[in-house]
Amino acid sequence: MPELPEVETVRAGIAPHIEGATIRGVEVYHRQLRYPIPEAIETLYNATIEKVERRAKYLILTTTRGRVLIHLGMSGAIRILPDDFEHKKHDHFVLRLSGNQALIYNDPRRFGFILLYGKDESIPFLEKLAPEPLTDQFTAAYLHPKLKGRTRPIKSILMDQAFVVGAGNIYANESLFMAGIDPQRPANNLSLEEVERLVQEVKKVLARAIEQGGTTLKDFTTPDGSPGYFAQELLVYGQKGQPCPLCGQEIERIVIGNRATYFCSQCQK
DNA sequence: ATCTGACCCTGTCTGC
DNA sequence: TGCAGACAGGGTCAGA
Repeated sequence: MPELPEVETVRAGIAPHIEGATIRGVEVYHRQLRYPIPEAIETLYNATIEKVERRAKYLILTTTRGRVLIHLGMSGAIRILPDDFEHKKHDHFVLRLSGNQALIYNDPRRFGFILLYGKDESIPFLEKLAPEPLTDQFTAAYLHPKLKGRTRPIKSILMDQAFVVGAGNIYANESLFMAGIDPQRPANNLSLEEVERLVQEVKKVLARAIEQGGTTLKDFTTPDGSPGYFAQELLVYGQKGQPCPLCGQEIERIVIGNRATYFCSQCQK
């Protein structure tokens, strides 16, 4: 489910409700996510949530008793509800908060995870990440040299969090279409000018998707339960057999790195 | 060092 | 209607 725009939508949705709240209860209903929820998570009892941040596709809750790292995986979702909320299937983790609120982590496929780190402890998951795409650090001058010697398809590079952060399968497909670049191209044969185009389109696509509250394909909802509206603007993702919005040729579906890849062979060279 | 493919798990949809 | 198989927004790891 969640790529950068969806995670950012979640962050923006939950932050105003839980920043400043105190944790009055920690409930684990299914510990076994991608990594087990640590037993020490219970030490958050009586901690206060100071801030909610996002880095790449990770959420970081900084509390007075350590930092909670949350990754939503493919199907993770967070909702903030009144204390007497109705439990749903796959609600694995609940924080009871002051103000009669609850933060609920739901994840059918359990590819996500929740881990706990000390205030000054380093978080290995965050250390090898590339720059945020929506900052000035993500430029062609940064990316182009990194592609030297890389023969992998450019689409695999776009989805590799060591090169660019936050673009998953949907936005990698859309960005490559917007930039007019064939997703199968070996990364090292993109010209500087092409990388410049790609960088700009990645920024535009992600920024636009954040404005729209992310992409709801089937089950993604913002924390208040409303869908993201970017799905209506998808030009190639999931459009196999449909006419290309630019030239009318059929959108093709191929597989790159085990992931569905949609593109127009006429417009993307 | 780099790249590919298998794998983690559940739900939904398609075609027989 | 039932069932098998394909597929799904992510990331890690072993092996080539």
